[in-house]
This record gives sequence, C-alpha cells and structure tokens, in this order.
Amino acid sequence: MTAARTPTPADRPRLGLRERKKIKTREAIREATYALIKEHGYDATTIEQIAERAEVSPSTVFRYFPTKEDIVLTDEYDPVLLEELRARPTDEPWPDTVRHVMREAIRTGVEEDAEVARLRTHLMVQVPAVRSRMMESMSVTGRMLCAAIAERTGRDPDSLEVRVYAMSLIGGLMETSLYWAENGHRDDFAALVDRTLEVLQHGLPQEEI
Amino acid sequence: MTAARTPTPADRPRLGLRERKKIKTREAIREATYALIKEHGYDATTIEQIAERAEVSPSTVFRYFPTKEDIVLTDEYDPVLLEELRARPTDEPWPDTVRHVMREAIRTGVEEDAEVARLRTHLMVQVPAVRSRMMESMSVTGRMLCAAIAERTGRDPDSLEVRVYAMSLIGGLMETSLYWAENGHRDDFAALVDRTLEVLQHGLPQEEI
DNA sequence: CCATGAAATGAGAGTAGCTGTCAAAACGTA
DNA sequence: TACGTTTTGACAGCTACTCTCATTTCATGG
Repeated sequence: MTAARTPTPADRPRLGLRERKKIKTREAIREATYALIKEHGYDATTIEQIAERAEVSPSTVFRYFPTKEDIVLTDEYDPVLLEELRARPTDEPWPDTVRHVMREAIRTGVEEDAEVARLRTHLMVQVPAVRSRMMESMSVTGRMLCAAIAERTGRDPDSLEVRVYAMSLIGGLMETSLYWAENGHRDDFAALVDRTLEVLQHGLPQEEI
Repeated sequence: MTAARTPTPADRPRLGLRERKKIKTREAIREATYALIKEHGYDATTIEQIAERAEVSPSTVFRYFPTKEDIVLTDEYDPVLLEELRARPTDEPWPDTVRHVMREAIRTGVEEDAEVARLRTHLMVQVPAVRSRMMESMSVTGRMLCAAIAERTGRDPDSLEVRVYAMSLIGGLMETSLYWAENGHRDDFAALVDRTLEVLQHGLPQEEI
C-alpha cells in the first residue's frame, strides 16, 4: 500500500484514497440531510435534494444508506456500549454497571455532538418513521445486551427472562430519550437516566399501592 | 335493498345498511390480506392484489387502512385493556392488577382467534415493517397505560417515572410476544406473561451478582 | 508511465406504497 | 320518487426504493 512512488505520503494515509473518499461521501450525505431537514423539515426533504446538495447521484445515496431514516439515525453506538460493558469489573453489582455504561455511552454520544443528538431525538418525537426505525435499532441493541448479560451472569442469552430484562431496560431508556426531547432538552440527561434506572430497579417510588 | 317499505325490518338492524357494509368491507379486506400473505408472503402481496380479492378498488383499501401494515395489525385492544383496568378494585395491589388485566387481554385477544394471533406474531418476527408498526402502536398503548397508572396511583401521567414504568412494561410484553412466536408458539402464553411480570417486578432471579 | 482488473458512480427504467381530486354510484330520508 | 349525503372507483401524481448497465475512478504490476 505505502510505496510505488509517492502515492501515499506516509503522513497519515493508512487508508487508501478510495476509503477516504467513501468516508467523505458518507459524511457529506449526512450533513446535507441534517441541513435540509433543519431548513424544510423531514418529510419535505427528498432524496433527490439530499443527493444534489451532497453532490452525488440519488443512486449513491441509497448505496450508502438503506433508508432515509438511516441517514439520520445510523451511528454505531453498540460497539462502544459493548466495549464499555466488558471493561467493567466482573464483581461490580449489575445495576452499578448499567449506570456507568449508560452514563459513558451518553457522554460520548450526546455531549460529543449535542446539536445532532438533539435533532435526532427531536425527529424521534416528530416523525413516526424515524421513531420506528429507532425502535428497530434498539431491538438490535437489545439482542446485544442479552448477550452481554448472559456472558456476565452465566445465563442463557435466549431465555425469556434475560430477553425481557434487556428489552424493558431498552424500552425505559428509549422513553427517557423521548421525555428529554419532548421537554425541550432542558433536563440533565444523565440525571434522567439515573431516575430511570431507579424505577427499573425498584419500581415506582412506593407511596400508595 | 329489499323494498321501499320495510327499510329497517326491526329484526336486528340497529346499524343501517351503510354501517353494515362498511364492517363487511373492512373484514373482506383483512381476510383477503391474511389469505394472500399466507399464500405468497407479506412483501409479495400488493395492495392491488388485496383490493382485487376483496372486490374493492385500491383506493378503498387505503380509505379503510392507513398503511399496509395496519391491515394486519389494527385491532383495538386498548379500549378493552382500559376497561379491564378500570374494573379492578382500587385497593388491589398493582402487580396483581397488571397480571389480571394482561391475562384477560390475552384471553380475548389470542384465544378468540388463535390462528390470526399466530400469523400476526409470526409477521412481527419476519417483517421489520410490521414489527415497527407494532412497536408504534405499543407506544400508543403505553400512553394509555400512563394515564391509567396515574389515575390509579394519583401521580402525574407525564412524569418520567410513570412513563418509564409503563414503557418498560410494554417493552417486556412485546419481547414476550416475540419470544412466543420465535419458539413456534409452543409455550403457554399466559405462563410466559407470568414469568415476564416476575422479571419486571423483581429483576432477574438473583443467583449471582 | 501505462495497461489491466476491481470498485465506485451515474443514469435510467421500473415497482409499489400512499395521497389527492373528482365524478359516478349507493344509501338515507322525506 | 326526489334530494342531499356518504361511499366508491378511476386516475394522476409523488416519492422511497430496487435493479441493471455503461462509464468513470482508483489500485496494482510490468
């Protein structure tokens, strides 16, 4: 890869020109999409417009993203999550692990690009298709969670108990995101997550009934 | 249809001819859809085919159902659920209420037409679009659950805690349905629901960690 | 520096879900 | 039977998405 004459200046090429171009194209499409949605809204933004602004053909847009919703949503949190999960000490109480992992995931996910995270959750509230797609991706995350829980606790990842536990966790956190967005992103998201985990662990704060 | 006089024979018309026809049309569309899906699968079944077999125009199909997925899924469980929920004594412990209501909902929903329930859950597993739509409708159910919980416990239905609680419940039950379908509907669904509620109440059966 | 093979792109046609409009048909009622 | 309303069908149109094929762009070996 490196040599011939100087096709790869050794500075930091590592990836060939082709790879770099692909990454740039992918980002161009995403940025174009975000910009257009901010200007005209989700539904009013067509693939054709996105393609035009990103300076690619509509065909190419579909080569990079399977659906329109995916342009907005796709971003690989799962590997980060999994890595974070494995990094925790094995003897740590499970609820603490969840808390740590979620906080970390939120930090890297939300604070890294707050604007995008807000637009994304905003669209989740506004656009059913996006919300659906989000839920789909969460069920994938759920499967991964099952594996992690199973690995950690020595259970069967396909058992009803593990799956229900994972999915209720995911569902709860999903609702937390929606709550956050619906209330104009005013709350501290980390604090909301804490309250969520509290409910999931101990049920509704028992006052009556 | 029958005559100039006797337009409403007093037998059991109650609903005018128009209403009755609408119900019949709705059922015809649904039956046509189920039949075609069983024969050729979900994706290979087009609205045009459905319309043809149901002996209506494609326009009419869309007048009765907003989307293709809705033809398969729509069925109003929510009112039944809500009614069931309100019928329980106020001093009953909340988990017991949930158990009763879910059991009842399942009885009327699943056992009433087992075949349809199976096809439906089967499609949930197989067809992403159907699964998504199902999740959408569950989040609507979630909102209703919030209201019911709030009414019952005197909380704010829009509070984070109530919403998270409701959504985790829904998410867990959703996963239970998927589990049921994936395992070929072999388990007793009511028993699965019991195990699900157990997990949601007390977490994973605490062995280690 | 050029030739060859592989990968990415663009252009175009085509499918299907879904929306909206408008005139014709079916129904309810007096 | 006649009139007003509701329901329907036919049609045009939009857009997301798929598939195919020719063209361009990059990688590599001589």
